[in-house]
Amino acid sequence: MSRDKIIESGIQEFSKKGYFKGSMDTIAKNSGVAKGTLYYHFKNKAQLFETILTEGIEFMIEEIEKTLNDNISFKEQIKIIIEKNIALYLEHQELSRLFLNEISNGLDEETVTNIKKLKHKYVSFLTYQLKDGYSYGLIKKNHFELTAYGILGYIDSICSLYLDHPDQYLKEELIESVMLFITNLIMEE
Amino acid sequence: MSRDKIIESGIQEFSKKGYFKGSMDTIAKNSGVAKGTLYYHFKNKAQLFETILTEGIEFMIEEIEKTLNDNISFKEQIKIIIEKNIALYLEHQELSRLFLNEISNGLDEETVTNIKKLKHKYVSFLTYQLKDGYSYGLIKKNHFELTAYGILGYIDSICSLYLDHPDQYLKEELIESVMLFITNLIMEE
Amino acid sequence: MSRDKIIESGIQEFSKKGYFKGSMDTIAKNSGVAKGTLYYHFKNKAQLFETILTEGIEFMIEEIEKTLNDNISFKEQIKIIIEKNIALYLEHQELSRLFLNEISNGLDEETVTNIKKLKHKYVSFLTYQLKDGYSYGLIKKNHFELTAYGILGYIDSICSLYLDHPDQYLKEELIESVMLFITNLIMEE
Amino acid sequence: MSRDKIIESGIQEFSKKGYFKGSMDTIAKNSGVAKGTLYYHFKNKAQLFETILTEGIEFMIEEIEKTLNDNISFKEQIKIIIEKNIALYLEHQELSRLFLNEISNGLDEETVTNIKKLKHKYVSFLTYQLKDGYSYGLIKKNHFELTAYGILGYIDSICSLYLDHPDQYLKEELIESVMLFITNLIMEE
DNA sequence: GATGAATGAGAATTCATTCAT
DNA sequence: AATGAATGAATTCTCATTCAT
Repeated sequence: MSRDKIIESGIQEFSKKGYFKGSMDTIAKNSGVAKGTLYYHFKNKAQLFETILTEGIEFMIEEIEKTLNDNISFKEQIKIIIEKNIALYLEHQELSRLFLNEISNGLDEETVTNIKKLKHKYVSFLTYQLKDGYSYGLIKKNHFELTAYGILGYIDSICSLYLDHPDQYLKEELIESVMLFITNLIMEE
Repeated sequence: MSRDKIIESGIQEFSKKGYFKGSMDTIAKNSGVAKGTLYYHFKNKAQLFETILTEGIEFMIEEIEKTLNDNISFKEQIKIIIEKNIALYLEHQELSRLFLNEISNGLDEETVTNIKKLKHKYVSFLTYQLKDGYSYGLIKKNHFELTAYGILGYIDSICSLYLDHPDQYLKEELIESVMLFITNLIMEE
Repeated sequence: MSRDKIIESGIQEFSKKGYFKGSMDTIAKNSGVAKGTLYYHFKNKAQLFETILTEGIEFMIEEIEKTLNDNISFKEQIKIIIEKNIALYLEHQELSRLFLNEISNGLDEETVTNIKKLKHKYVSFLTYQLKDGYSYGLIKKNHFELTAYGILGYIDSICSLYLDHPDQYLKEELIESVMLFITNLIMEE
Repeated sequence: MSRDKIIESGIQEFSKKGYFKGSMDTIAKNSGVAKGTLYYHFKNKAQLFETILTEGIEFMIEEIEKTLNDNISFKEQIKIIIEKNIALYLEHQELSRLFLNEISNGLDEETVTNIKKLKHKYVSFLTYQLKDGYSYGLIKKNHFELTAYGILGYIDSICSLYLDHPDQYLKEELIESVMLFITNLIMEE
């Protein structure tokens, strides 16, 4: 269907060129539909972008939810979440970069607000895990939300480095690097 | 002098609107010079942007170097660096956002390469501190460069959050949050 | 149709002002379309120019082909070609000037190459006639291609003079002038 | 001296890029003087261009006058003039192309008029030779001025071809080609 | 004689968006 | 649902020219 093909091309285009440099023309061309069709399905560029982000993030959240498992230790749980996060970032670099980098600049208020809400929704998932761990006495007290945002920033930053120099690091080292930090939070039992 | 006024307006404009949405016209207008003057001093938009980043980062590196002090413990040293980093980020948000967010998308190769080099220069400063700490047996072995990039990503992320909701957090909490993370690296003596 | 109106205005503009001084703005204005429409139909200025030249030359070649007639003597044949050439030059001065004057300077390689190919195509038509005449023993041996280019240069030059001082010469004198030269090539039978 | 260096660079620049694409900036740079200096010596771009042409043509006319020699036959005389013309064209291609190609388009009236006068002055030299030859009964009656312009057009055209494909022709062939044409004018004695 | 920082009008080009079909 | 020709405001960049020193 047209709509799906547009979204597919949109992901490719926006992640390769960014929101501003990404062109509706190219998206139309690559999805094999006429330019007008883009505007049949989406009000404008910003809305197409938002749609891509929204659907993408929802997909990511679902993906992470699948990894959750009550029968393993908190430390394992966190590790699996980190792993999945990194895996998703590396697999869907484009989407992740779009999502994690503040694109607040230059976009209209409404779009920015919506994107921030999305980000919050995604982070709150991790925040919730941390709070949960604390409530069960599994981790030290900390500023949960701050920590969650920070961890995502950490992951973003090292994955980005990895993608620039894929031969200098191993994926395992990325996970290790994050875990080395987080374990400090884990209560010794 | 014209050049300085242009750089000043450039920082304002690029940090408010981002590289792509930032307009040379507006920069000219706000610096009170004619459009042509921009191109007298800078080859093109990308070069003006690069200049702003370069001079900004060099200023930041100098600022951080000033805080170094041999007579204090490693932990104190790291804390001061973190503090200074956060302070610089918050004071020069515009510049920091420009610098830390990957703008790789859509910029020409050369500019991207130069910006990456700048980032590396900045990060390598922290990398060096970590290596040094390790060589003196003060911190655990870790992937120094990865860690350095990660910490900056962490700082970037939480400062960004703070700036969006300045009333929900205290600056001290930002520092604490990073330190809580890092202390795990510090060897217990 | 837009495309045709643009080409029409393009011919006017480029022949009045030349390629570099000719302005896309003016072409748009005179063809009654919006500026963007120019770029909808043509990639850029060079391509519009090339199109005008290509279509123009093709028209000219067709026109000359129409004049060919197997049932007349070689000398008559050549004369008719010369006449037609001069007539076309004078009728479509604009196009001819554009085409014959080397505009090699300052245009990008690709465009220059294409224009040279066009010129070659046009000249090769005359070259072919000369070779044919020689193979039938009708004209003296000569460097056919050189001669063909030369004759066109001759025609270009005298037509140009005529257009500057239309009252000082008669069209017949132009034809005579060229023929006086060419008859030397014709074998006396 | 500044003035001379400017003219030298001007010739290079204008012949490489043409009048419109040739830039005052580049001329200044290559002559090692400041931009303002150009305007100290020449009123504007057009006047610098005109000066270059004027001085260049005067040089060429002088060069050709040197070759004249009363003691040789008319045919030899013409041949020497042709040779010298071709030699000058090939040696000073840049200047010749500038001079021979109508650049009437886009230049202001005054400049165009002056360039046409220059061209006339140059051609009239050849016109005079033809008239002289006729008055001595050495050549057939013809439209002397038209012929003179035509011959120059012929030379221009074949030299241009030669310069594009220097390996396909010999300089001697160029001369031959013109002479084959002209000999028809020469009276058999 | 010479400089070079500054100018500003004008150029080509881009691109999200519209709308009649 | 879909098209694609057409738009026009906005953008970057060029360059001959000026003028205070």
